[in-house]
Amino acid sequence: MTEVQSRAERKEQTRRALLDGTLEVAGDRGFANVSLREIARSAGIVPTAFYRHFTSMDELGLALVDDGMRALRVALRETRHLSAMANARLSLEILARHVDANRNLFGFLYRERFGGSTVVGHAIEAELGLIGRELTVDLARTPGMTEWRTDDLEMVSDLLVNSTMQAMGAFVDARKPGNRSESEIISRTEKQLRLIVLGIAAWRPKSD
Amino acid sequence: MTEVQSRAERKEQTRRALLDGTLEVAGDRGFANVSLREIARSAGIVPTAFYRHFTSMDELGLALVDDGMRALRVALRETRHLSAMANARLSLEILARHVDANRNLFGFLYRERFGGSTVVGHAIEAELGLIGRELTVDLARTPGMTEWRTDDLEMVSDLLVNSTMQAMGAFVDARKPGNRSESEIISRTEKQLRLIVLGIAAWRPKSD
DNA sequence: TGTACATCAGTGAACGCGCGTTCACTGATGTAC
DNA sequence: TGTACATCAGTGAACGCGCGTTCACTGATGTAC
Repeated sequence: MTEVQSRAERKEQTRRALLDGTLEVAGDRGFANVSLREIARSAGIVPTAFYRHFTSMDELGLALVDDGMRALRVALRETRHLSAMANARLSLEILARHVDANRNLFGFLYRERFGGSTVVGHAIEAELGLIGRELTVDLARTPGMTEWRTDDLEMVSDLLVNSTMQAMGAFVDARKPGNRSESEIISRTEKQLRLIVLGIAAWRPKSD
Repeated sequence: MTEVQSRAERKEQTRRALLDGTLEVAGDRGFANVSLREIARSAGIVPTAFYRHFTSMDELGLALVDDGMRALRVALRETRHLSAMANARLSLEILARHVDANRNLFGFLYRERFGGSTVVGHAIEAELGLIGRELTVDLARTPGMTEWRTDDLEMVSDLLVNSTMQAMGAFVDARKPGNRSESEIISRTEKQLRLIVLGIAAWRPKSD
């Protein structure tokens, strides 16, 4: 098998190796504790060649946030499609499947959201803010909520985004011994979502 | 004013300076990015004197987790006292006041829970697990929930602990420009808790 | 109360190490004619 | 198709720096008699 690759293809391959190597190492120690030399080594290049791909570790980190949020959006789009049918369990199973397929990437989002790197953390927060606002718009169109006040919609959106992120984080670590299994996480989160839906049904706005 | 201090008192003072200096610096960059030499400098001692107080930065980190969880328990004890009277708003105001008084310490707990340091993060998770189990016991005694299944109680406890931690984290950053203010956080979280309580009232266990 | 000794928080020199970044380079791949 | 030149991913030496940790020490505080 004689693979002939263009220069651009080889470069892209190295770039991916840098990103994947970072995800690998950051999974154990956090992005803040990963050095440029270390991940250059993991990608099989000399430290100085790193700069052919990124101007700094921060830039690489932002590229990972980009990848991660893209993957998260894909996952959420699929689940929202289903939760419109009020099938929370199936939605969670699909989220779990996406996490399985990209464990390191979703783990990166979950950990680095509050982790050591300010730049990366803020980028993740900003993206989650956007997702929250999109969800608010969706909720406003949901039967039974069309008359809700905006701040009440935002309150629910916030609760749902954070519950989802929490479930995502639990899925990431589900493989580790001593932690709750994937099915336990699904059961619990499904109940939490059901409880929130009951709360929504009973909600009466207060004027405050 | 001629303060005469015992050797032990002076040592304790230096220890506190090390802990406080770490909280200060970790607030900007995260605990994982703080060096031993740096915090020794901030405490006005030579790097080697650090070892008179802690055997490593990890040990210092665990001491901070200890301090932080103690402060959090004090705050929660006070709020639980009140939330028994279903006054969520007042409880949140009290939590906000505690966060104000120890911003760096609560910030440390919030950030380092998932932050770079494995040792510190796991210690925080373990302590939160204990708090969650205590809350589960409390809930089991709550009127209207005495007949609930254990896993349903745990599900609610989990939801409440995470909502509280989320509010705490928001309080920590409330001073920063562009973020929601303390009163906005209180309003939103109070609504979320009210929604959860409505959900609890409407809850009917499913056999699954 | 005075003296002799023990304790121990903090000092300062020294170490080897991995770090990020600079620079001039190499040589294979790509392009223009 | 062949040649001459341009591009550019990766190389390797070198730099200065802050790091954690060792070690023998100092001198003020504490204790026993």
